[in-house]
Amino acid sequence: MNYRNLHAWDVSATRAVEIQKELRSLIELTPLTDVELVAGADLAFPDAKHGVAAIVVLNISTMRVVEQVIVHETVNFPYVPGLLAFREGPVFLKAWQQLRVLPDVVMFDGQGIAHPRRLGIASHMGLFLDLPTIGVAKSHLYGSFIEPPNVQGSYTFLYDNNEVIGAVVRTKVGNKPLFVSPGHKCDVLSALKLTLRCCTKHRLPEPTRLAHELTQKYKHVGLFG
DNA sequence: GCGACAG
DNA sequence: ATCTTGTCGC
Repeated sequence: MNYRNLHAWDVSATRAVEIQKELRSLIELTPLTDVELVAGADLAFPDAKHGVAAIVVLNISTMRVVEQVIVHETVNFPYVPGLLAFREGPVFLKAWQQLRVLPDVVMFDGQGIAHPRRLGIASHMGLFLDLPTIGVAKSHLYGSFIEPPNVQGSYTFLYDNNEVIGAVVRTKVGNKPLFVSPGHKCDVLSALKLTLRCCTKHRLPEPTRLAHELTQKYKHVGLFG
């Protein structure tokens, strides 16, 4: 699977929804194995027409940064709940091209299969990259659940009728839980396990948290700094 | 018709 | 996401 064969980004919202329906069957929910390099991606928007994307790669054993890249690009697609990949995907992929190492899995700031059409940004990008991906959202989009206990590491499952599509995880006491769901080539438990392993001392997992940190600095320095 | 709605 | 100061809590 290569992203060049999937579709173009410059499409209407209606077409975007059709594309998601066409791609959902391609998602593979297989267990995650032999993970060493974990990447985290995040986006920021300095103004209405530009987006900044950062990717930070960590060695899961040492939790040290192996590589990080950051790029900026003009954005056209507006933010529409359910169509996040069409707004952030292009900038993310530009950053991805700058990466020298190949991560074993990528964590995104958004949903995986916990999406109306099972194609959150993590799932969509997973197909483009043909790599395992995980969606780690800071808030709810789709699925039913009960609030997990206010205890570090506790979690409940996210359901779509009787199907488990993700987990609601309390990574930090007193804070809102995270909505974790597999994107591609990963299953719910693998996504849950890796996410908890990356949440060392903050609510967000290190990969995504560090990428966000980078993106914010870059945004304040300016597009040319 | 009404409420929900990743970033 | 972004605009923004002080402020409550561990």
